[in-house]
Amino acid sequence: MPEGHTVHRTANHFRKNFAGQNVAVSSPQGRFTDSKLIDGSKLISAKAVGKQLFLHFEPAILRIHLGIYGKWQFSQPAELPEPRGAVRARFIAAGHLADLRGPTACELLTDEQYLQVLSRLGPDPLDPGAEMTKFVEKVGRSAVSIGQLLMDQSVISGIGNVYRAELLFRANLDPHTPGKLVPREIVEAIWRDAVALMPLGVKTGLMLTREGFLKAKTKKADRYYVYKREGLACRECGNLISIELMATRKLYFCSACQA
DNA sequence: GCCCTATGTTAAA
DNA sequence: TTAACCTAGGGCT
Repeated sequence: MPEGHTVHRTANHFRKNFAGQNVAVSSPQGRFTDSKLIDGSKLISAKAVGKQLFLHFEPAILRIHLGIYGKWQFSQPAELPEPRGAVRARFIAAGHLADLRGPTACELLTDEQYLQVLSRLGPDPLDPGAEMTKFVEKVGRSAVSIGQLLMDQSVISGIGNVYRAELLFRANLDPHTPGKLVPREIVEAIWRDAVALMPLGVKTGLMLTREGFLKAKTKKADRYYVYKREGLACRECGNLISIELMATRKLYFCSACQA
């Protein structure tokens, strides 16, 4: 379930339940061989930037990226269960267990490598210190469509296919518009909208993007304006929601509201 | 139980 | 542009 909000939730969980403690780290599946290098060491801090999770252990920094399959399973078992399935990495501290399956990346970084990864990431709307202007200026210089730019982690980090579709709908903006042709105030409005919406995702674990449904535990089918609603009537104008491929990813939009 | 799909990214062609 | 990664949930039979 990986867009930025999920990763920030995970960072919060590690910060609360694992940070400051010595953590047993293993790789039941065996593919994370470097687990030995941090096994039993102290977790200094946990931090999310966009969709990347960084666990700062004393000897090295662990970078985890869930990709499209990766999943976390957190629990507080009375007795330690046998790993089920392919558990890439297992973390244990003070009664808390975290099992990681199917990540794209689970690797140790030096400080230098860590900074290099960070340098390739655009501002994260969930980072209170993020600089909106970096996002606005990159979009303003680019001939690439705004739909693709929102998915480019070096332009803005943490946005995925769901937030992209919903943010563009909420901005009444055609996803095909080249970045440089989107009025600056609209680009700024998209940023501010992400800053407003994504913390709700961190809080609830759900991507809540519809006015009036921001608090309610809405059924999944009702939750979105356009995402996965192709062929259904637009909630605002009744026009049928469109779907097309944009750079290998499915793009959902209302061709009337987002003209 | 089987088939399809997925909130993603990278490397090779 | 395409393939690979490689897990789980949902819809269907």
